[in-house]
Amino acid sequence: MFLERMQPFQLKPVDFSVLSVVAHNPGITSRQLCTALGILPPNLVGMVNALEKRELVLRRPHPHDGRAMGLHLTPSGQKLMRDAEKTAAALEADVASRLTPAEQRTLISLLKKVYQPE
Amino acid sequence: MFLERMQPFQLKPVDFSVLSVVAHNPGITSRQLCTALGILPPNLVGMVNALEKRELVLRRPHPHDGRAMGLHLTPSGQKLMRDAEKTAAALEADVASRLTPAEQRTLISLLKKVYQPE
DNA sequence: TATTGTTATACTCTATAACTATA
DNA sequence: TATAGTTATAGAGTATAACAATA
Repeated sequence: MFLERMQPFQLKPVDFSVLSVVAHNPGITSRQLCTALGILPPNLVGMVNALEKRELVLRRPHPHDGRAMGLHLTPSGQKLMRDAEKTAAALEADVASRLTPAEQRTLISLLKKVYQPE
Repeated sequence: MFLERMQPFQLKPVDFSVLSVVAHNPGITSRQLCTALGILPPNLVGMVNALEKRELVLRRPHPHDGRAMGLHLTPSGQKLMRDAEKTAAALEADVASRLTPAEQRTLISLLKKVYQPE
């Protein structure tokens, strides 16, 4: 369902995540982004390159660290993400509405109870 | 957790699934196995080759269809799967025991209610 | 003509080693 | 010396096309 709803934006899940984290953390470095998303640095390079080619993000030199690059959304990237995040929120609301608020709380509580990694 | 518990048997999840389906459906053809597991035929070949090299499964000509091969577990494959399935059942019981039977029923019911693919 | 098993192949995802430039 | 970003590369996982043997 997420794939379908993101098709108008031509965003894969990982692209959405990258753009969303950058949108809410402008100037974040590649390293920090990798840590936040559980992506390895070599695998992020190509994604950012592609998003940069689409003029959705841009790399700017980091103000305090000459080695690092700060990531930012372009104006068109910001516009795209406003719409994409609205769509994602609508999807979540659609799915959540299948349960009453009480059921939602029960489900989350039971899932937390079963999910205890050893 | 499944990966860890299957390590003594050197079985990846897909290997466990293949061996389990063959164990309970001796003589099943590659096509049927692919349909059952959602695997594409070209991608099953290598898995069965590897399991055959480990002498866990064997391909025998199909009795009624000269094109097809019937898949069977070897004696050592049967022994391995008896232990592996016991281990898998124990894991499932361990996780299930984190909820009371009533909670288990509630969780399954709520999950069924949210999971309605569009 | 259609199907089974197979080969070859390509594309994606993920992972590690090593380089460069800065710290 | 350690770290950030990058390159090259290797290994899984997954997908399609095409072929030989058989139906």
